[in-house]
Amino acid sequence: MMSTLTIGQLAKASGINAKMIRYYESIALIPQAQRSEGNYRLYQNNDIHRLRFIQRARKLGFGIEQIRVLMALWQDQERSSSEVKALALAHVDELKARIAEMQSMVSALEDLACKCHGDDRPDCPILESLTGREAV
Amino acid sequence: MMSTLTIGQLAKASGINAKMIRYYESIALIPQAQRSEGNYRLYQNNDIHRLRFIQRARKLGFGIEQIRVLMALWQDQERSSSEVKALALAHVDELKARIAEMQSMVSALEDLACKCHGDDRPDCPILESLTGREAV
DNA sequence: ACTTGACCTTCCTATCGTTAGAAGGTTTAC
DNA sequence: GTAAACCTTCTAACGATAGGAAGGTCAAGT
Repeated sequence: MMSTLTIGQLAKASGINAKMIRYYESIALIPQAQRSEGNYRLYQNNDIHRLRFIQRARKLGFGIEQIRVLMALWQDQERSSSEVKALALAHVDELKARIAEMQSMVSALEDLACKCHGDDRPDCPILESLTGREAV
Repeated sequence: MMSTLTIGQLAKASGINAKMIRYYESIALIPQAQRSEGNYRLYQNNDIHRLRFIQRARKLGFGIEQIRVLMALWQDQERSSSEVKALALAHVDELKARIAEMQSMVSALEDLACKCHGDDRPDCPILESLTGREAV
């Protein structure tokens, strides 16, 4: 079994492409990789897990700084599960706030679109509302 | 009545700050302003409406390129309301797709948080899930 | 041994909308 | 006459990702 991977192999194994792996290294989200004689980055199987962790957290909408904290907790044998739970729930709140904001945009637009007959005539309640005449 | 405004006066009147007005000019979202002898930008009351239009559209989540189209339609006396309505509804679809994506993140996180006892013990289903052990 | 092609390296640029700063010129008011 | 408030342009940052250019390295086939 060969336990060292090039960045391309790690990219395939982890599902995160090489550019992003270098980027994550540059912002110190992952440690600097060892180098081969030819200056290639060398990785272990270990690193696959680390990147998959990042990938799953990204898919859950965590930002890089939050992931930094999550990874520290992940590595920390002494952590309490309440710390992790609090972080997750705070993130849920953020997401919900953004969802509410976008939902109110949707409602406003659907209201307007409903009032717009949508034919060949030029008058349009949507534009009138944007204009601010408030003659809705 | 003085009908010319400096950029600061326009900013106050429109609610969009001076930096953003210059930016909008730089990307040709609004026309280049006339200049005074001292090279200051000069605006008319007219421009207040234009900026308010942009501001309302931004608040509805339209991107700059979409606003460009909306403003062209706004200026176009020949436009059909169906064009505007189609644009608005396409934007609604985009918003709904993003909402659905974020809602699924919320659901996943809430599921995990619910399974996490959130006490002082170190084992935590949230981190385990991120790790990918799938022992959920 | 030599070439080819796949892979790697660093560095630069762009995205989107907004904010911030620096360094300097103009206007207004006291 | 000077200070304060305002304006100018230029530069860069944010977060996460994508693309390219120019060049070095490795593995395979001939």
